[in-house]
Amino acid sequence: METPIKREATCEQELAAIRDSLEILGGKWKLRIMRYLNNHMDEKNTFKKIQREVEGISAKMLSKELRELEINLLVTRTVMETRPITVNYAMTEYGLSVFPVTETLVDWGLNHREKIK
Amino acid sequence: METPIKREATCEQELAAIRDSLEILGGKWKLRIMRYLNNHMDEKNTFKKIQREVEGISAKMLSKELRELEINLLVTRTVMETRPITVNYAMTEYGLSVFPVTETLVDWGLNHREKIK
DNA sequence: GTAACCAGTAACCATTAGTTAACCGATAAC
DNA sequence: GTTATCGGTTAACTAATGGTTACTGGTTAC
Repeated sequence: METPIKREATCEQELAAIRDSLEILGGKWKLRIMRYLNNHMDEKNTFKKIQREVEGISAKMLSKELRELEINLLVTRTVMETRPITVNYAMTEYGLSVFPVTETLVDWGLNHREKIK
Repeated sequence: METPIKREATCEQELAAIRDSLEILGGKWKLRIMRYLNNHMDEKNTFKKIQREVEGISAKMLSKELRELEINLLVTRTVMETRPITVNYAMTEYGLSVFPVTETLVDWGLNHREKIK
């Protein structure tokens, strides 16, 4: 995991950066999948296992989202020569850079739930 | 701005927290609007000014997103008795709690742009 | 032999998200 | 009197998201 470099940016550049981030990480599922993989890096994470634990996601969506994360080099896909064949998904080194994003969203969500209670 | 409290949570609770956050902050525009307001807290931020500076947003979307942010107590809407009438949008104290989220997304987006270059 | 598990894909449909353009009434500037 | 600005709304549309069901083909457990 690279150490984040503090940058100077104009408001315009900041808003463009948020747009860029959301293009890759936005939507209902990607950050949840990333968080799940982050929390289970020491295990094999098969398609079915991810689907069971990322609650509510359909096979179709999971398949699509994993493919997009793979294209953006955030996760790897490895076919395992087990019987029956399983497929292992894992975070890449680069995928780890998403951790602070999910972390702030977890914190905000937990805090918000407290607040509206 | 409340100081964030570190919490213990299971993976399941974390994923639910991300879902909650995205329900309120998700989509193409909300976090960009929040960031813009955060960067311009010392000014009056009228509808048209926000629309000019949050590049690409239509009046319809801005109107809808601001209404939803207002409902969730993240921004306030104040009609100003100027001629012509203007409307001022401002972050609430609670809205400030979103800052860490936009900050990590700005950092990630800037870093990502460097990386793919 | 039959049922279930694995990792998906394909087809179809419904809902949601977001865009574009026109328009509103009030006021002010030329 | 015409045009521009303010803060939006409305309608019509497309694109993206997401659900459901059925299906693949090989393997293993009953």
